[in-house]
Parts: sequence; C-alpha cells; structure tokens
Amino acid sequence: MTPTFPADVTQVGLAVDVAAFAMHAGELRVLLVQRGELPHARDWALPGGLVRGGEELHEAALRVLHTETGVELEPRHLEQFHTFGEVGRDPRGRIVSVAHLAVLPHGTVEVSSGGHTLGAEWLSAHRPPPLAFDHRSILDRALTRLQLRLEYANLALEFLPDTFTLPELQGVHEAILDRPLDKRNFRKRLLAQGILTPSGERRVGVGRPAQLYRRAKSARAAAL
Amino acid sequence: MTPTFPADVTQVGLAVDVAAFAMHAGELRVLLVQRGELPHARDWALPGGLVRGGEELHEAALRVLHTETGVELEPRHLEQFHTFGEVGRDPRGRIVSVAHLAVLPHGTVEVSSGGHTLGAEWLSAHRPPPLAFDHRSILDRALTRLQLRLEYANLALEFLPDTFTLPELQGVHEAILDRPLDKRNFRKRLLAQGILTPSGERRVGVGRPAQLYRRAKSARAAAL
DNA sequence: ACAAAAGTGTTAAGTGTACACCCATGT
DNA sequence: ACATGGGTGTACACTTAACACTTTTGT
Repeated sequence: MTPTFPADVTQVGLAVDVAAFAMHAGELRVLLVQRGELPHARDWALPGGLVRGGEELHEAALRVLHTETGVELEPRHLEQFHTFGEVGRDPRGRIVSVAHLAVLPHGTVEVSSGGHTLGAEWLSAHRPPPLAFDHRSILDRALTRLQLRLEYANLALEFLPDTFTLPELQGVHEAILDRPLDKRNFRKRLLAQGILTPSGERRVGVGRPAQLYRRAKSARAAAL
Repeated sequence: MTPTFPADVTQVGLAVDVAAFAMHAGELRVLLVQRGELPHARDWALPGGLVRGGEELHEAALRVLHTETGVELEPRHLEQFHTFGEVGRDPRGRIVSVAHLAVLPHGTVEVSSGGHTLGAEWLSAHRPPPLAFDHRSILDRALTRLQLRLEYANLALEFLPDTFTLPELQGVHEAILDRPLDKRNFRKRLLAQGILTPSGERRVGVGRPAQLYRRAKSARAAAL
C-alpha cells in the first residue's frame, strides 16, 4: 500500500546516474565527467543529477546526459538497472539514485564540457580511473548488465551504424565481454539467429573485403 | 556526477513496495493488504510506504512489511528488482517506488491487520485480485524475477523449512513457474547441483515415505 | 608473391527433454 | 490386495566448444 500523506518523514533526494557506453578505438568506453565542485572535485564521475518534479526517470537521465556532456543524440538503448540508496553514499545528504544504462551508437564522439563540470570524456569502461562516490560499483553493475543484455537482447547492434561487417560486430562483443571469441562459432551463432540480412555491399579495407550486413526487420528480444 | 546542492527542483517522494511470496496449500501466494483509505479504498495492494531519512531501502521494506501485515519473520530473501517512477502512477503526487521481492519460509502464515489497512492476506500470486495503483505491473515483474532467480540462485529452498523432500521442492518450482515439471529430470538436475544432502530421515505420509534432504553447506549463486 | 583480413566445416562433449514402470508404505 | 505417492534409467535432439586452412583483395 503506497504512501500515507502527508509524509511524517524527512525527505529523501532522488537522482539518476547514467552509465553511457560506446565503442572507441576498438574498446568499450564509458562517458565520464570530471567534477568541478566539492566533494570529489577533479575526480571522474558518471553523469547524474536530481530528478525534477514532473519528470520521468528516463527523461531525467537524458537531460543530465545532455547538460553535463553535451551529447545530443538519443541513446539507442536506455534502461534503468539498479537503485543505489545506501545512507552514506553521498556526503551531502540522503540521495537515492536510480542508475541507468545507455548505449550510444559509434560516431557519437563529440562531447563538450557542460554545467559545472570541467569536461567530459570517453574512458575505458573495463579499466576506468578512480571514480567519485560509489560510482565504481554503479559502473561495475552496469557492465554486468550490459554483458547480460548481449545474449538476451541483441544490444551489440546498438553500438554500430546501420550497416556493419561481422568482424565489426564480433569486435563489439569482444569489447563488452573483455575476452576473445572464436570467429567461426560467433558467425554461426549470429547468422543462425536470423536477425541479420546481407546488404549486398562490401566494405573494402586492408585485406579481403567484408560483407556488409544490416539488422533484419524484426522485433527486439524480451526484457529481463 | 551526482546532485547539485541545494536542489533547484520540486521534491519527489521516495517509497518502497514489497512483493512478499510464500507457499500456501501448494500454491504460490503473495502477501496483500486491503487499503483502508482513499484512493483505492478497499482495493488490494502490495505493502508499501515512504522511506525515512536515515533508513536504508531494505530496512524500509522490512518495516512496512511488519507494520502493515504484522509479519515478524525476517524474509529469507530480500532484493530490490525495479524502480517504478512514472509520473502519474500515484494520484497523490510524485512518488517513486523501489519495488522489492521477498521470500518468506513456509510456516509464516499469521498475518494481522496493522496500520491503516483493513487487513492482510496471502492471495494467489498468479491469479491475484485487481490491485491498486500500478501494483499489478509491479507484481508481474516480481514474478518474472522470482522465476529467473529459481534457476540462478536456488531461491526455491527459501520457501521450505530446513528439511524437505524432493517432491516438496518440485512443488515449489512448479508453483513458481506455474507449470508441471518432469519428476525424473527435476531430481536429476537438482541432485547434480550437489546443493542437497540427504538427512537420513524420511517423511511418512500416505504413500511411500520420502527421503528428507537439507541444503548442503555451500555458498549461494551469483547475483544478476 | 606477399601481407592482411575475411570466410568456411567437422567433431566431440555436454545438456535438456521425453517417456513408463517398479517400490514402499498405510489401510 | 489395493491405493497412494516416491523413486528410478535410457535414448534422442540439440547446443556448445575446440580447432586450421583457403579465399579475396591491395601493394
């Protein structure tokens, strides 16, 4: 039975934090901001901020992403994955944060300092710098969820442009799982899922040109 | 980057709701309270309430469970699984609720009306009565999570007393999954996991007595 | 012709699933 | 002896993982 009104309790602040991922230089990167204020001034942190009164949680996530990093593009995937509410997690008071996982397509590189941060950068997701507050555990949990989503949904496609080659797709999987995969097994498995259609085009590069694929017109997989 | 202080925003209320499950009469039941106040007076709802300032989320979950249903016992399992924050979900204002999944052992039957509710009862989890607010979707999601946890962790054991028979354990699985399971395959799978040890005792009943088992001394499985 | 990256099949092991009869006890 | 529920094994389909060479292109 949800709340009694009016509240007989001290108020609790509600925030969102966003772990936004993208591929850069063949590596999985997470979008971090360098804090310009105490506490944790000059430390890296996930973009985040308080939720406004009439604002949906996912809207708040998009807003802080935009204002703190300048990222314009709609994420291809946005999903809350855990709520962090430990009493001592923020020295400024009782703040409960709904953590979100976002995936941005390759190409969304440009980030600009915004708000009261010193800057924003894409940094290694698996080997991040020290992070403010409890953001390291938020990031760790985001990575776990991202890895889980690779298998169920086909989240890897969201990291790539409309057309892509199988080696590129395999690279995304390897970057997310942080381990190498067998080429033949990977191709077999992906093609068997029937979610890819060859575009007919090929991508020329250093070696043999690769077939380009795009995602077949079909629905996405189930949620958790 | 977590919140800027002081907040330039309307405050948002933070609550917890609890979907507490137990077995009764061979059926999976969820603990519901009948609301005594508007809105949704006389409708069934999940136990829930506002989080207090210095209180951890799981503490709040235990508190509302206790005060609204009289359930004393510590749940064998307590886990947050999703945060429901849609703007219109509560007509009284902007309330964001962190939903929790709880498992109570068989035997925790007694519930008493508490607080401002008309009463509390264990009702069918798969075929619940109409629920207040968005509690039906919260319950549905709790069920999905519970089913998921059956495979990964061995959450079914938490529904049973210290010693139990394999048919009893299978009954818990079937009640949670809401479908029958093959006896031989079930036993094979469970015994292969090596998490059960025969207690030597047997339970006499109508037919052939069943071997009693208890959980082996070993750790629990990983989180999601 | 060489370097570089794409592409291609087979085998073995393990896992999941379907399925039917005998056993131990109480009445 | 019969009713009731407990306990047992095997065969097939499918999935997963390991493994090395050939093909296509540019230089």
